[in-house]
Order: sequence, then C-alpha cells, then structure tokens
Amino acid sequence: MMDQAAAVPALVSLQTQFHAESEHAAGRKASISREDLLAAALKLIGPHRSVSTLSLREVAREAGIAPNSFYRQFRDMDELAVALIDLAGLSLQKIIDAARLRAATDRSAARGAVEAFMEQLRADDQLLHVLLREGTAGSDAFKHAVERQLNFFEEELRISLIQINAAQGVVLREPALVAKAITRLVFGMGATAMDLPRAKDPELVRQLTLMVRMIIAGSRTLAVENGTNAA
Amino acid sequence: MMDQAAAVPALVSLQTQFHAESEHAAGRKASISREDLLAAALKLIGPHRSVSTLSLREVAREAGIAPNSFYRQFRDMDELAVALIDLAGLSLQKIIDAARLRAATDRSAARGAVEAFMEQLRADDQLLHVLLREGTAGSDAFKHAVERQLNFFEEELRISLIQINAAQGVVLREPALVAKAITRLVFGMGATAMDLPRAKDPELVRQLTLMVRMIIAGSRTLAVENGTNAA
DNA sequence: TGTACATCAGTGAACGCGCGTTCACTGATGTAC
DNA sequence: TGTACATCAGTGAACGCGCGTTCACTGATGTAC
Repeated sequence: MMDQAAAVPALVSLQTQFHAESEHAAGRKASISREDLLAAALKLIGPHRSVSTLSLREVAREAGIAPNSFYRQFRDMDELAVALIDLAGLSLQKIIDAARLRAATDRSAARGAVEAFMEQLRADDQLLHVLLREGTAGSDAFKHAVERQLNFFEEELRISLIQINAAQGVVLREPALVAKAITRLVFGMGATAMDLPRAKDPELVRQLTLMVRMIIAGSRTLAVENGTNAA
Repeated sequence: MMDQAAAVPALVSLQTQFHAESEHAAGRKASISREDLLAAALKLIGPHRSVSTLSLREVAREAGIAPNSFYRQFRDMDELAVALIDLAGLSLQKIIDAARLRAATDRSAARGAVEAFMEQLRADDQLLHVLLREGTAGSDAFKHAVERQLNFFEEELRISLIQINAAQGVVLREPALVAKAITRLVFGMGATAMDLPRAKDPELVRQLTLMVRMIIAGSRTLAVENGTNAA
C-alpha cells in the first residue's frame, strides 16, 4: 500500500482527505460525506449517462440531501467529477496488483493482466466505467485528472514490462512506448466492451490478450531497427 | 467514389439524402439546409464541448435561425448528432484514400497512414473531432453510428493489410484482429492528441507509426502459435 | 403574359421545467465553566 | 453533573435563466389557368 501511495499523488491526497475527514467526523459527526455524494453519482452513471451529464440536483436527490448541501462537500460538479476520477485510480491499482500477482504464477502475464482488467471492468463499483465512459471533453481539470490516471497506469505497466522482460533475459526497447500503446489500446477496447453482454467477455479477453502479445512481440522484433531508423 | 459508397451504407444514405434535398431545393429554394445546421454544430464543438453537450437552441442560434426552425431538418439533437457522425465517415474515407495512395510510393505504409490520419485530425473541418471527442455515452442510435464508422475503418484497414502483406509474400493471421487493434489504438491516441499543440505532431507520428509497426510485426511473429495455443 | 391560389419554410411568442446558486434560518453537537 | 453558549452541517424558499417544445402566423415561391 505504501508504494501505491508513493506512485499516485492523486490517490494520496484523496486518501489523506478522507482520513482527515473521518478524524474530523469522529469529533463532530457529519451525516453527509463526500463518499455519499460520490456513491450517488456512481449510481446514476450508466450506459447512457456520463459524469458530465449529471446535474448537481440529480446527485443531491440521489444522495437524499438538499441541493445546496452539495456545496458543503464540493465547489461544483466539476470538482466531484475530478474526485471520482481520482477514486477510479483505486480500480487501476487493483488491476495492477492482481496482474502482478498472476504474473508470478500464470503461464501468461498478458492474459492474467487482461483478465484482471476485465474483472475490474465488470466489478460492482463501476469505478472503471467513470474513466472509460467519458470522452475527451470536459474541463481542463477533468481532462488532466483522467490523463493523470492513464499516465499512472502506463508507468506501472512500464515497470512491470521491464521486470518481466529482464527476467526472460530480454532488454525491451522503448518500454514507455509499449506501455502507452497497450494502455490506450486496452482502455479503448474496454470503452466499447462496457456495453457488450458479459457472454462476450471470454472472446474479448482472447482478443485483447492476443493484441497485447502482438505489441510486446513486435517491440522485440523491431528493437534493432528502432534506434537508428525511426524517421 | 463508387466503392466508397458501396463500403459505407451510412454515407450512401447521407449522400442520397443530400442529393434528394438539393433536387427539391432546385424547385423550391430552402434557405436553411441540414448542412447549415451540421456546420453550425461543428463550429460549436471545441476542446470543452462535445456534440452531446450542445443544445438545440445553441445550434439554431449559431445557424442564425429560430429555434423551432430546427425541427424542419432534424427530429432532435440526437438525430443531428448521428448525421454528424455519418458525415465524419467522409473524413475516414479520406484517410483511407490518402493512406493507400502513399502506400504505393512511400517506403513505409504505416507511416504514410499515420500521417494521413494526423492530417485529417488537424484538418479545418474538425470532422474527425466529432468521432474522437465523444465518449461511449449517448443514445443507442448515436453509439451505433460511431461503432458503424469504426467498423468501416477497421474493414478497410483489414483489406489493405491483407493486400500489403500478400505483396510481401506474407500471410497475415487474424487480420481482422490486427485491424481492430490498430484502429482502436490510433483512435484512442488521437483522442488525446487533439488537445496537444501541433508542435508535438511529429513526435506523435513517430510514436504512432512505431506502435502500428509493433502490432503488425507482432502479428507475424505470433502467427504460428495463435491457431492452436490461444487459450 | 397576368392573376388567383396553394404550399410550406421559417417565425415570434409563449409554456412549463429543471437547473445552479443565494439567502437567512434552525437545530443538533461539542465546549467552557 | 448541569447549564449557557458557539459552531456549523443541513434546510426550505426563492431567484433568474436557458432549455425543448407548442402554437397559430406570415409571406415568399411555384403552379394552374
């Protein structure tokens, strides 16, 4: 948990906030918490609703509070959206942890990672949906929050890629690029996969695993020509 | 133009609509056209605005017509959004045409295709933005329209991949999967690239080209083990 | 060619609604003595 | 322990606004004769 915190400043600040809040609550009981509002927003997000289409009043209604009580927790919906994205980072951390655990035992690290991803995608919390459902629209703060999470995932993936390849005696060229390609591909595929029936999950895992393997295998093949012949 | 029309039913129907309309207009002059409204909507789309956040009144205002005149052209904003997506298919067709043209002469088909993509991304018409800016939210009709365009692009890419590989004496395994991986990756990267300064375009082209090459190279390497060892 | 008529694209006014935000408030909770 | 007080999380009412949608209309255009 410590290296997780170290790796993701956003999560740290979020968790710190939560911690400070519960300490505060210990002395003063707050019947409305930020988490209540975040949970209410999550409940409202579905196949046809993204965070940016939620209204402040809708979220307040879902949370069972007066509209203006919302302001005790967040400046506006945009701030809630950013908090939600940061929270979704926890889901990414779970994927990473699960993938690393499986990489140690499974035959295929790629398949284990893809399965871990799909499991989070199908998790009850819907947290991953928040990251995938939105487009590239919204406030700068929101876009930066999304970008921060993607970069965090990429970085963790890059580290794992280097470790796995080193263990196999291979030096990976441009691991950052490989990590970025895999991340964007998996998230892009995941965005459309959200709306598919779960019956198709196995086929999706097969496809994604193969795609990820292609990228990794390709990065090894191209390693030599890369350095000099990129242009 | 004929095979383009044959490949994209959506575009055909759109073009047919336009054709029928201009014939009608020849006898009756319509001072407001669907194109005017589509153009107005495109003007309003920017870094912080996606189609789904536009209001009917905003579009009407931008087009210089009364709000209710909107209904003469579209049932609602959702129908306009679908028309806009179909229109964006023209941008995809341009990418495909340009990429095929370059593939015949350039050293690297991958690089040529990526450059063609970036040029459309930076084109004045902003058409490609419509496809990339949206998330996976919106009405079913809208999501299906987006999916239709992505599938069209994948299919064209698949055909080109087979041709290019055949010319090099290689048989590509799972070309549909390769096409899908490249499509989702490029569109995912493009979605974040939209907001980057153009100065970074060359670096982005380099990265994307390399990523695409990795996928293709990887697909050749993995071709043997695929068939039997997928699970 | 000229005139009377039908069509229908585009309009202006109006509606009810949900929105974000504000204000002064209330009443439960914790603190000081 | 008991009481008076300060704090402040949560409230109810109200605001002005932009929205989608409706209605009856108008006036330019094309057609019939």
